[in-house]
Amino acid sequence: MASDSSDDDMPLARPNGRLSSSKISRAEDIALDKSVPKKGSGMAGLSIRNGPVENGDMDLDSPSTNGAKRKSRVSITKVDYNDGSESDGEPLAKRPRSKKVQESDSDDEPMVKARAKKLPPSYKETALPESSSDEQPLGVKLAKKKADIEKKAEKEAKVIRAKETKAKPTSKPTSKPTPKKAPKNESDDDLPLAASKKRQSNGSAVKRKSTGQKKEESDSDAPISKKSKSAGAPAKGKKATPAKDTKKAKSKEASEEDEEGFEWWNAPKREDDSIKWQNLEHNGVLFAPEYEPLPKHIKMYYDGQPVTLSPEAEEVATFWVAMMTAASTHHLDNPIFRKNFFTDFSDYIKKYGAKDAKGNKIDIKSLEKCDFTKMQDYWAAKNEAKKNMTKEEKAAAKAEKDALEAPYLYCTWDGRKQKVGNFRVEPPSLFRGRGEHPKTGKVKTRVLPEQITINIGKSAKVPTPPAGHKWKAVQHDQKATWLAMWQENINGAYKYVMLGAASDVKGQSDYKKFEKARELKKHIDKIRRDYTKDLKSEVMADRQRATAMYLIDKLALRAGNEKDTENEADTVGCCSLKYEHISLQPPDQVTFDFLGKDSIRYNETAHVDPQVFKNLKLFKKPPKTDGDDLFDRLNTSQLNKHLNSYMPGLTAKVFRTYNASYTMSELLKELGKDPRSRGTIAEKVKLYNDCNRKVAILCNHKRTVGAGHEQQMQKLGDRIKGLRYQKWRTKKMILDLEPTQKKKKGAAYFERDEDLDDEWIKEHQQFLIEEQRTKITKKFEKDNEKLKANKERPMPEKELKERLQAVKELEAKFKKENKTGKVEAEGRGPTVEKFLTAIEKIDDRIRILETQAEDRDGNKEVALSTSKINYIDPRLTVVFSQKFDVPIEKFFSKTLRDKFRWAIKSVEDAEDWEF
DNA sequence: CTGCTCACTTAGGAGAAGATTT
DNA sequence: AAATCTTCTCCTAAGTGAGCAG
Repeated sequence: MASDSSDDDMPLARPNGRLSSSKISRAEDIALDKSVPKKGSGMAGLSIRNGPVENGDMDLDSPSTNGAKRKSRVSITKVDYNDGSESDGEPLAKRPRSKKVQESDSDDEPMVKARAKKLPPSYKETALPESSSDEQPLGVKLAKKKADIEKKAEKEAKVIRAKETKAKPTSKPTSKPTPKKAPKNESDDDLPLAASKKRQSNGSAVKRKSTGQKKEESDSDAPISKKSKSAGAPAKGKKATPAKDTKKAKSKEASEEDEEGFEWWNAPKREDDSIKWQNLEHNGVLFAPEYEPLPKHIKMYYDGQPVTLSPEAEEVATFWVAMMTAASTHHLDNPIFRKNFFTDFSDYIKKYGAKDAKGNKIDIKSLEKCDFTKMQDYWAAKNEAKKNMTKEEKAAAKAEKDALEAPYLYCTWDGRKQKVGNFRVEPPSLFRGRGEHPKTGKVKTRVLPEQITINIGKSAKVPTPPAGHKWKAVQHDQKATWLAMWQENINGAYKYVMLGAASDVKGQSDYKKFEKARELKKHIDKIRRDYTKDLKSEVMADRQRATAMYLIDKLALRAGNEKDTENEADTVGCCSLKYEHISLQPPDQVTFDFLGKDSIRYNETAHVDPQVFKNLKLFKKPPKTDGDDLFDRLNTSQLNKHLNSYMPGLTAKVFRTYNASYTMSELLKELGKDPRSRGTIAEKVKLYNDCNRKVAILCNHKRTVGAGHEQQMQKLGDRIKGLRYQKWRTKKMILDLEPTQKKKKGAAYFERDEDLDDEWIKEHQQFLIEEQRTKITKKFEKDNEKLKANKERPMPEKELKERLQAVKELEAKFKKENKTGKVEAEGRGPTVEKFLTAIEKIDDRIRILETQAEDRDGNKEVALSTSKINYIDPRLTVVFSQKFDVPIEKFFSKTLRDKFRWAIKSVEDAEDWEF
């Protein structure tokens, strides 16, 4: 077709694989409209695969990754369709690691953890009333809500702009040539802090506080928030300024301990924030302890024979042993892990030696013949001993540890004491790459001072390296925030020692991140309008970009940089989606099924704009096939460059922050309408968490559901069922007292719940009987102990028998009940009223348990923490907490409160702060 | 551009610490 | 007091994106 004709001029984003033509002719476009082609092989319908891909082996090592090369894009022309993946549907969060697992059902548990399997009839069937929750197409469901939210966003954007124009004539030019670094800075201008830039000195006054409130000019350097609210009234300050000032003053000199000191968010912004510090002092890093060889008699056995490993090899063996002993041992079953480990282990043995009992060199040829159990026992015994230490010993150990790390805990950053994050050098171990990482299981070697670069103030004392060693380098880069750095041996990735999350620098950049996201509010409508238009562009690159933006915006996908497929797990983000990752179901549904960051599976079906649907079809047009890039003329830097033209500093990732925070903000607003928002603290917390959960789902933050989950649910379900049984019995007792109640209340009231069938009841009764029996027996024994302790004569067995009589009675009672279908009133002075209140109590308990169960199940594979920590503007939470009168501790743990100190302080009392 | 280096944020799981139940 | 479950902290892998040289 005509199309191919011009494949030229446009620069290609993707060097390999089958490409789309660079232009889309009108005719083609129209054709696409009508045709309902079923192009390429199995495109429609079900999502393809779940499985494997993976092509030959991946050996070949070569450096790569974080530090190293990224590239990739080799089109795998391998049509590896089959994989009888029945896949789908399952909640499965991650792809099982290898083909083998695929058939999962059988029982290869270790690797995949139970979760993958089909669940046994869950507690739901047995107990819970079933909460609306789970209909599948979550994406579909969320879509509508999102649409509303977006509409709102658009309106708001207009309002913001309107205000702004009024306030200041020439508002920011949207584009501007963007002189290299300029862009980035510029944006900050409204950031209080530090806003960057040099340039901006010019008068164009850049103020404009974010949420458009009336601004008093002073703003430009206004720090933040505080002012924003309190609008007119200077009232704001609660503990007000004076207090602050003193505090600040104090902090100046007493920089020592007042960690709470400096409130940078109230300080004037700095002009150049590329310089991160003027002076920086710290004590370097804490190295992992030396390896201590095992006692001579603890050995590995090979093929039944004891082996004396050289210390170097032995250390590597202990890495393995440590993992055998650990709680989760699944890595050890992973063939890639095993193979990589063994390759490295063999190398160590070759290099450093291993001898048999007679001192002869011995060849270790197979991991299967290596028997580490003796070492494992030793290790376990040691752990046990540690656990059994006395209180004093434990305290002493802790004191020693504390003393050891004390020097590294804090650094001094421009005179202020700041917490350091990871001052400990990563100890040697086996590399635990996630997903199908080709290098997982390799030995991550010990880091020597010679590999470490120190970054420190010029005038500061350089930490002394361990005796006999020296640092790789010492530098004084004021534009870097790290204190020490090295490269790891597996991938050449850079590792940095940086400040902790509670530090000022990290707080500042967190703050900036959210302000940037808020700034996007002002542009979002235009951006959306533009990409909607570009969905029809005849320039393929533009159309792809628009389509990608659509996905990033609506589905919160990550940008999707290229990766080095040889040396890293095969995962994708938006721009790196491949042909096989989406399937289209006319008229407008798209199913995504791919592994994202950390090999977490993204498997959602969404309704999309018809034009998007059409485009995706176009991007999958033959001859494209499995392994080819969906967006072959787009990459993240092009995308980001485009975004940057709307707003300095705008990148794909900002959308995730924006959408998460904005969504949270809208959801929380809606809560005001829920009556429960006036309920108990627990209820309010639950409501908040429900919102949080929606955001987490949007971002696809998952976690592995623990092995015990199903069981726990079962247990909870049983408890609930038991309560309902008790409730029914109580009702029956009412009848026992006043048969006339049957008419009054209606027969239905006294019906037994259907699921409480005879069989279950018998079982449950048996359980209750057992329970009582053990209770009584225990009590008896305990009483006897007591007597003995008091030197009194213990009660005879007979006493126990007598006491157990109650159990017999219970049994008899149940029997009778089962036979007659009646229940005798229990308790002293039973009255109908008493029973009624008892029933209410039971109902309450049931309700509590039910929400608990619901909650737990809803949470089973969703991780709330990631969004809370990284995506939801903490000020939203603070405001919510104030407005609804829930202590902030309910939402933020101690460390989170430290991390978000800036947020807590800057909007306190600001119930009207808005994202 | 491309390819590479480097810095910094985001992410889930392991393990420790607490809380609750037995 | 031990066992078990929950929550929090630590750990470090895996992303994003800037900037530079060719």
